[in-house]
Amino acid sequence: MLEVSRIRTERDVVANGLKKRGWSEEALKVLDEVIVADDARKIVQTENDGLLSQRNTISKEIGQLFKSGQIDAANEAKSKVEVLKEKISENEKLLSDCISTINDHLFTIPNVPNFKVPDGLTEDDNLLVKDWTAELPQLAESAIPHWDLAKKYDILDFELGVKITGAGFPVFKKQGARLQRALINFFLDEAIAEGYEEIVPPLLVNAASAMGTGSLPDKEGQMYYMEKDDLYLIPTAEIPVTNILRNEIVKEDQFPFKYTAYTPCFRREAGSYGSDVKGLNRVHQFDKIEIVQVQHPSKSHDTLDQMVAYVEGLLNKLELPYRILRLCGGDLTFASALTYDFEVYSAAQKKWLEVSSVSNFETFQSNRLKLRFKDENGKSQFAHTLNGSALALARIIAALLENNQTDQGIVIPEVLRRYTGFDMIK
RNA sequence: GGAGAAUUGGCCGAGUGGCUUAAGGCGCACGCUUGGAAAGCGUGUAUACCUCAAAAGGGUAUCGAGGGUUCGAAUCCCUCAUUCUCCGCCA
Repeated sequence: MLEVSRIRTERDVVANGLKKRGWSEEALKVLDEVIVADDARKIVQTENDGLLSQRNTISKEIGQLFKSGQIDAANEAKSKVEVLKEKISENEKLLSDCISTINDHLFTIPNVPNFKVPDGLTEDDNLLVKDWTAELPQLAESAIPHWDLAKKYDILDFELGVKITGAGFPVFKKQGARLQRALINFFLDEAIAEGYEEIVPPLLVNAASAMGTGSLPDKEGQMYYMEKDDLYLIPTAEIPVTNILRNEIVKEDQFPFKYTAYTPCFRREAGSYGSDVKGLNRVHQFDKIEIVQVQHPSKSHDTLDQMVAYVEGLLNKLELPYRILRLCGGDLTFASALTYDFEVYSAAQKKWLEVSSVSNFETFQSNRLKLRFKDENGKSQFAHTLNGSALALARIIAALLENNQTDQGIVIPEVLRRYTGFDMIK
């Protein structure tokens, strides 16, 4: 979330940023409400700290008086404190009201978009920063979408998933299962070679962790929730991995922290429907390799560019047609300051599928996480957090199956063959 | 799942209601000392917020978390979390 101090000192920057996200002047009033509530908080706190100080002083005196046997004077002092205590408890109620007002407001305010974020409110306004200029795959007349290929080669079974669990939980089989495992290993090995530290995190997280990344309260309805244990199934490894550094003050020379993790991801996808959900295009459970970095604020945007280049390299190695979009203000997720989406062309569906989203959250997450570092002046500052999918499997598989289909079978990209152990799905 | 014990600063550890402004040690930083190092000596060494134009200074809170009792809580009470030991179950 945003810092109150930033809303105070850079109100115009914040306001203009929120306008980029489609906020009206009316909605922007919440910024002033935050400041008003914070002003009130300071007044109450200043007064209350004074009262607490008085109470502490008198209490010490009472101790002395009792020790020296001046019982009457001690009792008199006690009654003085009684009065103070009443005011203190009133003030504390006021103080906690102010703080919850401030927080309630702050939770509704998304991150301020970076200056590079293009104007616009819909996905049509996203900036195409890199288009696919080569020819798109030309498939034979007989080409079919991946859900039909799944049946033809018996590598992926949607109905079986329905039987075992429900819609959106596909079952991978035979060469399909091995392709899945090959991709996981390939992506992890690539990330490790790039200097990322491999993590195997918990797949269930507590509310504090989900709050830390901004997943709560924003995405409450999109996460599976275990009521009995008060835990959430992760929609992305971003949550457990970024929370490694929650409540930490790191040393400047430790930057950058680079983590990678393979995890299944669980998403309720409430409200999704239509042709977008067909096959592997949108499922409740999918596998993803995530990369996470924690970086010094002055370097985080270079880091973002590096992460984008890294993801691009993966798609090149897989020989998939892709394009890169810089998301516009309206399409940016709640916590992000700048996001690049990667889309892969799935030739039989003739569709671009989102396979990666690489974002810089600047201090939005670290403020919630209390993830700080000491700068050269010895002052605490919030670090910048970044993450990206590298990559999300389900849609990569959809594109691979469709684009690489031939009369002889589905061709496995060169780089994956040492992982799959076969070069063709037949 | 049941029973018991525990949780104090970066780490170890003392602390059963006021003499704690959390002892002492280790570590770390700086200084003195030294030809150089070690040892020794000295000084400093948490976080957040409030106050202050800023710095200095002052104030408040935090001893696993949250409540409570009390004039006053690391210390007493309640709830929860975590760790350890034993029992049960188990891949």
